[in-house]
Amino acid sequence: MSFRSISCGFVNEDHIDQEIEVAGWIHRRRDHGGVIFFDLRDSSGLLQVVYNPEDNEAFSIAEGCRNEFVIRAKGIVRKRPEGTVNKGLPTGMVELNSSVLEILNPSKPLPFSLDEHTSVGEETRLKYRFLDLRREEMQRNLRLRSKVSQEIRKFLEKNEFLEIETPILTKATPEGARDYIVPSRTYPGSFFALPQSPQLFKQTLMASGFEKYYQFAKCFRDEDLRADRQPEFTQLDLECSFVTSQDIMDLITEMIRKVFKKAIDVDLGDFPVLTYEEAIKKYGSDKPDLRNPLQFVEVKELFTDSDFKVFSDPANSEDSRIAALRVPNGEKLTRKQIDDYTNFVGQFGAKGLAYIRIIDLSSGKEGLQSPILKFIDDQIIEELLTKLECQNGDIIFFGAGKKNVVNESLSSLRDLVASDLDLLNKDWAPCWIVDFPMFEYNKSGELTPLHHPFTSPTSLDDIEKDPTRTLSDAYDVVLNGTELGGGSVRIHESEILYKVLSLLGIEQKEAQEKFGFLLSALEHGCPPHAGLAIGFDRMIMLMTNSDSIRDSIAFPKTQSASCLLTEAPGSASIEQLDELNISIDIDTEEEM
RNA sequence: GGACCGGUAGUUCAGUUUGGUUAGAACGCCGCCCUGUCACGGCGGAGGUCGCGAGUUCGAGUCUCGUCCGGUCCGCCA
Repeated sequence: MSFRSISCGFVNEDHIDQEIEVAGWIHRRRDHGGVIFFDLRDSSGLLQVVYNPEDNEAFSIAEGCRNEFVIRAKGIVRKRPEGTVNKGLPTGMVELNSSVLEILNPSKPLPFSLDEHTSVGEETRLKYRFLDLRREEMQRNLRLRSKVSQEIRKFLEKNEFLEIETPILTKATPEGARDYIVPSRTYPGSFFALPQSPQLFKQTLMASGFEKYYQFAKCFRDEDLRADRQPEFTQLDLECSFVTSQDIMDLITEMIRKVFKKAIDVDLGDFPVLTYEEAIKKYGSDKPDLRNPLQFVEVKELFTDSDFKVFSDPANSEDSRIAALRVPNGEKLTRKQIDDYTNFVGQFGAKGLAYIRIIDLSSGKEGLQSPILKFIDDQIIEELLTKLECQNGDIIFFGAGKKNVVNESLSSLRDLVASDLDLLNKDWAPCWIVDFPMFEYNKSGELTPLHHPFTSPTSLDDIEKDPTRTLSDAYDVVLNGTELGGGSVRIHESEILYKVLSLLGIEQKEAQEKFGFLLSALEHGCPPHAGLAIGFDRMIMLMTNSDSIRDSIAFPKTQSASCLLTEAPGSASIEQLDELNISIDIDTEEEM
């Protein structure tokens, strides 16, 4: 005895004249007075169910049914009458002529329509997430997510990886982000931290001799959200012993290619490898979108003797650059669009946006149009046009100033212009970025790791003289301008780790307190090892062509890190707080 | 912490620039009609704390200030 004999989507011409029983939701109901149609939906698809007045009990129940009622219908499968076949439905050749109808559960009218023709606001979707997830798009996304994780598991199991879980209640690690903390009842005043990633545990597992580990790991970072950032997210985390960075890159390239092929039938092709330096030089970004053909050209050397201070100052400054971005057919951009772009780059600290429109090269300077022309020598303009290989109809944008400002503003502009002018020349463009600097100075002038402090340097030669020149044995995998994941060869010798930590201002004592267990593990026969983590939610976001990571997560949080469905976070009772020796001190009268 | 966009019927949105009679549309909902539709159709109807709070004004959806919520981005975060 079961609810149904077959799922809706599987009914076809083979079942004609057979009696079947189906169950599902009334996706849509069409009542013609004398005949009633339901599109019955279950997880397999839609099936048209027909009620005729001759079956008068079923018919009268059908009259009372509404959209999203959960029903069970029994009847005979019929070939649809001539001219009523629905080619848009996989089951459109047939229909269920139902004589028995049972309402399993009625439904109130829905707060929003589930059909693909109406859009719904984010707030409403999240509040009624259980309904939002019924929509086809979300069903598709989460099914794909499951499929992808299955393919990844299959691939890694075949390659002899072991899936090992690591704790959620753990200790704060030095990874840079703010921790979520959980009070300990048994140790009053002490706290667990939720892991920002299982980094230390997976390295420890290498010391334990597992050699190949992976896990779909929940990670937690209490930082502000973005379209591609949630406070709680999933990483495909893995680590291997006795491998080089090349081994990991080869493995992951193969894995990602296989998964894309199997899950969405996409051939990703080659994963070109760019050095960090190259990526910054050509694209101003360490996660360049290689679907976009535009590249930066460094034109600093043309302006060292110029009178145009906006360009000559950066041209003569070590930590500055002048990058030109030639946009074919960009001349048609309106003044308004250029003004918008100017505001756009302003967000990243650029003071303005210089440009030259190339209208007609044959008329020399007269054929150009730009507010900066009058400040630049004709000869320099000539050299510039030649160097950039300008064509009629181009527009050239310039970024001049501090390297990081130019890189951030012009690379963002590069993305925006490509999207406005529809310049992307392929659907998928993966790449690896390698040879990252080990360290950089943050705004407070402190040395910080670009990756994390457990990353191995490629050489120790300059590390004390000029740490910023030291490269790390790290690699990021980038897809369509999104950082999909990254990893590195780890430091497996404690002396080297101590050296790196001390450069970062972390002394032995502090290191011992914070992650003594890892240092101890390294000192008891830990093999060389390397690994990587992939942002799984982001990967699904890309594969489903979604604009936000929220659409690849069943129950995501809002930008202010709340859950509109459960109304989390909520308050704790006085009893709970007492038990944890916690008192709340919020100045509720603040506004007074 | 900051910038910007939005919040009006169950939903999506118009109305806000230029304050003025009874705040509209579509879809949904309810009722009636309809035997071949498939985003069925026809007729009729109900449905509003214009996010919230102050202020300006004879009068506020519309103007001002504050505040809350959703979103995009900067800072933050690998």
